[in-house]
Amino acid sequence: MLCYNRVVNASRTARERVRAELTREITETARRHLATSGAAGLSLRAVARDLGMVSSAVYRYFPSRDDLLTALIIDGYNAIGAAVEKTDGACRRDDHAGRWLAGCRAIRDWGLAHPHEYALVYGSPVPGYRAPEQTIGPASRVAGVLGKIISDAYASGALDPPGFCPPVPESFAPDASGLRESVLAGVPDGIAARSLAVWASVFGMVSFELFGQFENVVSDRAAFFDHTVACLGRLIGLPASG
Amino acid sequence: MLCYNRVVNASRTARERVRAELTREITETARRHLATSGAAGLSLRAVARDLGMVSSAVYRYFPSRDDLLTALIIDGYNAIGAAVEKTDGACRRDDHAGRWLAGCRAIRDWGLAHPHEYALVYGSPVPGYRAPEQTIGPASRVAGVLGKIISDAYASGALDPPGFCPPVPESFAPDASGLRESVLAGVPDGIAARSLAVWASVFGMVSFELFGQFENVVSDRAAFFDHTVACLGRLIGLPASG
DNA sequence: TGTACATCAGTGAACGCGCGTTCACTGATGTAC
DNA sequence: TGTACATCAGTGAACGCGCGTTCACTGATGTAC
Repeated sequence: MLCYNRVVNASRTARERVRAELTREITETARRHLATSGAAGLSLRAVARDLGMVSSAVYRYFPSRDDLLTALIIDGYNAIGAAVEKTDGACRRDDHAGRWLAGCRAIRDWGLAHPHEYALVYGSPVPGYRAPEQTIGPASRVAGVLGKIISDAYASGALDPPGFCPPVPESFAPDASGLRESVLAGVPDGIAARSLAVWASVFGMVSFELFGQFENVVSDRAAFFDHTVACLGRLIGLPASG
Repeated sequence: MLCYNRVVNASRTARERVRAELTREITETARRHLATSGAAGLSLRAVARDLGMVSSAVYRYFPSRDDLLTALIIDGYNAIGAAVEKTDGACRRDDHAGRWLAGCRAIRDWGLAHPHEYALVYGSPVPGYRAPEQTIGPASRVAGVLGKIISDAYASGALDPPGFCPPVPESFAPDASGLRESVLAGVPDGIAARSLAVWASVFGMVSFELFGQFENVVSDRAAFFDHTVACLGRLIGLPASG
């Protein structure tokens, strides 16, 4: 009986393995197509052609073009999330400034290496496409890492924020509570607000670089990014890097 | 002879007025279409259909789809530039903090009012489209206003930047020179670097809001934006608003 | 182990649609004398 | 002011293309007894 079940499971996973492999090949090909056609122009038929399949065969794997897009978005969030997590994991836990710089660099590096996937997840939304709820989890991985760095620093008393910011608006209180429950455990409202601002700023920097706004304006973008990230870190109260 | 010329000019401008009017109607319709189809999906035929023209007639006004896109991009930059300029113009010249807040709000307000045009100019680039040089001038109008606010504040001695930022990387020196010649007259390297960072941060905030990253995270986005802009202003050394 | 049946992947044709761009053309409007 | 001519806007048909999705089908692979 046990042996019998094992046979059943083995063959089932054999079939499923082939299926998983082809699913992976489809998303991988679609990812490559993002570079030339963009998300809006992503074509099921073109992907199928590239794989030597007939277009209708793709429907065995993804019920529609939008589901393929969803898979790409989830993959994208997971990829950048994993990259940032891995980078942070390699840092000394108590070197908060170092973790902050490394984490932000990991965001930029991933963006530079995968500009079209970056645009897919952090760029303008695809018209007519509405991201389903499944994307929320993967989408918050990067914020999770940055938030952990900040809350770790706060918990260990290493945070020394400048006093020059105006008081946080009252309407932000519930948002701050939500953030404490998710990615910024134990952090006061003022730090939570600034963390959020700085989080948006870091992605603003990367987006401006990738989307061409720094053309003819900033030449050594890596050095400028590091400098900006250090300034933004000081704004939350992180110590100088070293 | 003079009279004759006047007749010629009058009739020429009559014809040209009709032409200008239809050109305007085409771009206006195309602008509306951005909302439903996005830049990548913008269709000359659909625009023509909406105007009751045959599709080939549009070619009398724009030699190709990409030229229509270029017109929309230039219009977009000019529209947001004019909005920010107008807002700044209504402020007391020496109220630098007030001008800063008002200018940033104008950016956000315009983005909220014209999300698809905002995405066209500040979002992910359209695949296969390369913006021509004509877009550079209009693109820098907003930066011009923000830069003027900062350089005015610096010139009047109203700038008191915090000392906690690391030294600016040497490689930034030529960029700072360039900025002084265009939008940040007379400002030292350190302020120029921070201005650029803050400029990207402000757009990062607006983009995150418009592109959905603040969904379920920030509820009162206007108040949060004001607070962030104030913090960023302090980072360049602008006084507290009042 | 062998056999009848069920599941599933992939095929190929079709539906109905939209796209950018070209081209020879018709009329209307403007120009030159 | 009138007339011959040139310019220009708009037409309608066509070219050649690609798209998402459906559907009845063929074979191969896996399942149950």
